[in-house]
Amino acid sequence: MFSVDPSDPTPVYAQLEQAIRGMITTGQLIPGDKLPTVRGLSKDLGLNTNTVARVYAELEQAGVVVTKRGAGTFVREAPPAPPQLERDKERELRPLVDRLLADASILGYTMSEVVHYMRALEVRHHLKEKA
Amino acid sequence: MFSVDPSDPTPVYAQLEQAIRGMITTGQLIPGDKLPTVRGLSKDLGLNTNTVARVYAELEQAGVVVTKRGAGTFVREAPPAPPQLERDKERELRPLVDRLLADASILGYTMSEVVHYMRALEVRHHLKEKA
Amino acid sequence: MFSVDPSDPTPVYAQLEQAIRGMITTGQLIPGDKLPTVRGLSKDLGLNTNTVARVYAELEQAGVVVTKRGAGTFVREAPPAPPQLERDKERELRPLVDRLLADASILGYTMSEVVHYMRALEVRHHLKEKA
Amino acid sequence: MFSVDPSDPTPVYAQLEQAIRGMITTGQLIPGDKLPTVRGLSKDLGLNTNTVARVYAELEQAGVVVTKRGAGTFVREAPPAPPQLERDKERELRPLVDRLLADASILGYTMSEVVHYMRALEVRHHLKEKA
DNA sequence: GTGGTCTAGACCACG
DNA sequence: GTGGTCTAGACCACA
Repeated sequence: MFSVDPSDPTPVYAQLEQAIRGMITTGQLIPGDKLPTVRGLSKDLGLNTNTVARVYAELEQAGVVVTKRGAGTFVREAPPAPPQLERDKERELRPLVDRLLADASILGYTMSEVVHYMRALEVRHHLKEKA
Repeated sequence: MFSVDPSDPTPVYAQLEQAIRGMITTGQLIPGDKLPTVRGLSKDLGLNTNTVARVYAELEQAGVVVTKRGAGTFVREAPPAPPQLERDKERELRPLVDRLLADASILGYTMSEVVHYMRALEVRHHLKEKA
Repeated sequence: MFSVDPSDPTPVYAQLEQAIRGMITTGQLIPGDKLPTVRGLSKDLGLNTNTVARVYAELEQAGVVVTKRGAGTFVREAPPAPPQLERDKERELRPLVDRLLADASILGYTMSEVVHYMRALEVRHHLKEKA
Repeated sequence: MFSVDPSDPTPVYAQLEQAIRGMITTGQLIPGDKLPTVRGLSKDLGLNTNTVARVYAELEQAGVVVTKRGAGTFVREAPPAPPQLERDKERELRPLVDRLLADASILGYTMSEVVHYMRALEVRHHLKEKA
């Protein structure tokens, strides 16, 4: 379900947190969905339970998920986005985009291919929302 | 010129490496261009010279740049892309894109905004190539 | 176990890397074997932990060893040798052999002595394999 | 004539010195032979003349070559080998052999192939001596 | 002045 | 306890 790359220099706890947030942002997980149990997920990913528990705790503190004792961990309703209208995209988005393009270029993808793929993803996302 | 965020759990050396690779794949750095000096860049970014030197060394070993002893570090000609014709984009690109969207969503950006920004970047890239 | 000579102009990290690779190709270290800990080896050799860690990191990136987080560093299965059938030994091996003979001659060894020693090493290697 | 690899971490001055000593040890340069001029060799190898001059100076000081003002630099008669009978080959030769085997293994050669090649070289060397 | 090597010593991620 | 990251600061190789 989620994937973690032990050879990535980013700490695995950060990778896992990003993976979960990513699945929420892209609609693969929606509010109310149940996350895997800490023990199950740590076994699947070959991680220590402490590591997974730490991620869930951080996500809970960030208000992304909620843990119901005895029931499990669930995706919360998305909080209203901060209403900042004017953003410095060049400063904020640029490093994130650079990272994507850098990683993709190592795999042999060009900038055009990546953007093309993302446009396709976006369309899929919109269709799903309307359904 | 480049930017790193010390509060990002990704190691700064990895951030810097990604930033440089990103500038190459987006055409802001082209083969033959000279990178900033190790000392100059480390001062600009508030990093230790060792950290920058490590990035340059890794990029050199990856064949992305070439360093001429006593002269500086330069962007190399791009190697021929790996010849895999059919790629499993869903498996290869998806996690990278998810990570981008996850990080962007924390900043309050939607999927549409990110894709829109990247399309603008791509257009800029093409214009530069034709110039 | 390993040895480095600080008066050798070859950087000590390179010497150590060569020593480890040498022990693998001569069969003194086999896949699955655990390397000494970074701290233990650096103490034994009188080096800084960073220097040893750098060597392990380079060997990892080269695919020679694998490090399991929190557990240690281990020799990997040898990757399949590159499939080049006809090699230009004269061009590829000659400089490496010349370097060995040059260094040995400074110590007063003749070509015959060196070759004789290597044949003995090879025999030891074969005996070990059969055992 | 000589070769130097700028991507080798060993300093080029040390590489060049080893290359020259190697050609003497293996009989490709014999006493009385004239070495290339400093300027010619530095141009051929793409090095600074200072670097080559440094090597010649070190070889001269070591008694390996002799410089005749206005005439050039020449290989000297080999000095009598130091008469140490009992040597700790394991300690002295081992690191040198490990380096060779390590470098050769990166190129895909096995221990046997290297030893076999060296035995062939040795035979060639003996034949040349008798001629 | 350019990049490269090394040390001492601190702090982090993971099991 | 394991390896990984980073800093401060010294010294070396090369043009």
